[in-house]
Amino acid sequence: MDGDAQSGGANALLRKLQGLAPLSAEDRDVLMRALGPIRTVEARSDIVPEGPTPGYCAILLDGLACRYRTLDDGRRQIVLLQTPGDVLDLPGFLMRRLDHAVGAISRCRIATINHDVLNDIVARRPTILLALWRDSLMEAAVYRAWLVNVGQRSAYERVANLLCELAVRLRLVDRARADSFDFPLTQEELGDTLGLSVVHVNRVLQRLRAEGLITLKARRLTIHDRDTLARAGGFDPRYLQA
Amino acid sequence: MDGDAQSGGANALLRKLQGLAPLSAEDRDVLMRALGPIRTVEARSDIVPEGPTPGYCAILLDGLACRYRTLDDGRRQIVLLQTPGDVLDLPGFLMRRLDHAVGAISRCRIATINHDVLNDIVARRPTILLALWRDSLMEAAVYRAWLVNVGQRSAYERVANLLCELAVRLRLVDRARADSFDFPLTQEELGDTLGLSVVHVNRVLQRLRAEGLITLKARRLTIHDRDTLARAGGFDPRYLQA
DNA sequence: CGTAGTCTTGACATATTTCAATGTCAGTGG
DNA sequence: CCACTGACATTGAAATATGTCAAGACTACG
Repeated sequence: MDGDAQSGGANALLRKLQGLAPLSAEDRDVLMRALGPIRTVEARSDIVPEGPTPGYCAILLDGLACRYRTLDDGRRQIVLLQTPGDVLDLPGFLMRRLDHAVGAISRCRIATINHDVLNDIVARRPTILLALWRDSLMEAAVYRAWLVNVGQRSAYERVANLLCELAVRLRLVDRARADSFDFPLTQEELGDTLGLSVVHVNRVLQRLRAEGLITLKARRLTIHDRDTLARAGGFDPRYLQA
Repeated sequence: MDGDAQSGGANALLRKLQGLAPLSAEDRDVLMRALGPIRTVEARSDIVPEGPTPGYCAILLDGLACRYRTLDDGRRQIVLLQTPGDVLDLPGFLMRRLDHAVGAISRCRIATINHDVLNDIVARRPTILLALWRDSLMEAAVYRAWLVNVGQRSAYERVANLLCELAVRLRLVDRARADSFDFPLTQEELGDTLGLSVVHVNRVLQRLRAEGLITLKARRLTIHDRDTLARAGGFDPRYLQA
């Protein structure tokens, strides 16, 4: 425990849900009061394990997290990156078990909300329910975009595309200046999200740097030419809009 | 128009939703009466176009359909296969625009339900809403599984995995005998769903045949050794269970 | 100052794609 | 009834993107 939900990050949740359905003042109030104590999770550790679900949901207030699945032989696929405001295990609220784990990429601040509290909210506050349902559908849209990325695009395109998506999503929750943001992902993690080897990710990044499209240094990414990068990755941000 | 919702296929919808939440007799009744007239769509034509959403949802009663996205240069990714009982454009009900199109793989029977009717149902029948929300989450689970498949597995594993998934999903809606079912997918379409070239899909299928794992002839697939195929594809069906 | 994690580089191996030709089969129209 | 057509499947050879292996360099941190 190291803070309470009123501080900074919780607004990311409100902001996000508000973009998905018109929350009333009371809706917002109910949500804020439902949030439990906040904990901090270190980078590279698990936030939610795979398997049977615990009795609460975790909400990311600050930091970068990911959903991932590991195969028996050690191969790993990161299937989604999560930004502040995301509910990390909404599936766990409605389904019996989770088919993947959620891990912290950077140090993360996490709030929780008990399932029974959430149940209550969802029963009484249709607008909040609508926002959460829509959120599930937005997440699905990101999965589809990633499937297109990994299934059809070259390594170079994939990396470019992912960087564009991250930039947009982080801007949406105020975690990015115009074209520069913290980038805690290891090249290995990038490979795991794009279905590429570390070595190849490295070479692609070099190329993007050589072309003057990006700077990536000391865990901070700057995009120098947004349009060119978007074209390079065939990135079309419309799927990120409600 | 060529039938009414009472005939065969509509039960696939009920069966499916019933597996996701305990529908009452009245729930089921409300649903059945909400379904509009049925139309048939020819194989290889679009059921729902990409872009702004129409005022209704399409429900697949019979046949095989897919969500797909086409890139400017013609590359195409099929991001989901849909089986009878699936709502083909639930996202269209809650979101302004669709980021992908829905097409028919085989000839399909489609029922529709108007958005305002659905709105009404969802407002009055919390169990139905729950089932639909869960359905969205199940769909997301399939996306994740596919992402793992395309991102981490070899061509051979991918094909094996997909065949296993299809078998399970078709059995769930009674469209497959124990290990044999109609398989209307072209090798090109298989490639588009797995991120592989037609030629390579062909070679992998040959291999699966040579190994005695499957027979695929005249648009019908038979799986001879379920366990071995599942092992070959690293297939774990748990993500398909509610 | 050493250590561990990460990044970078080069050489080499290989899975998969591309290209292009051929084969098969069902349907169609003369 | 047969020839023709178009969609789909199959095959081989060559090209290439990406992976693997292995070593060295950087950086952060204790």
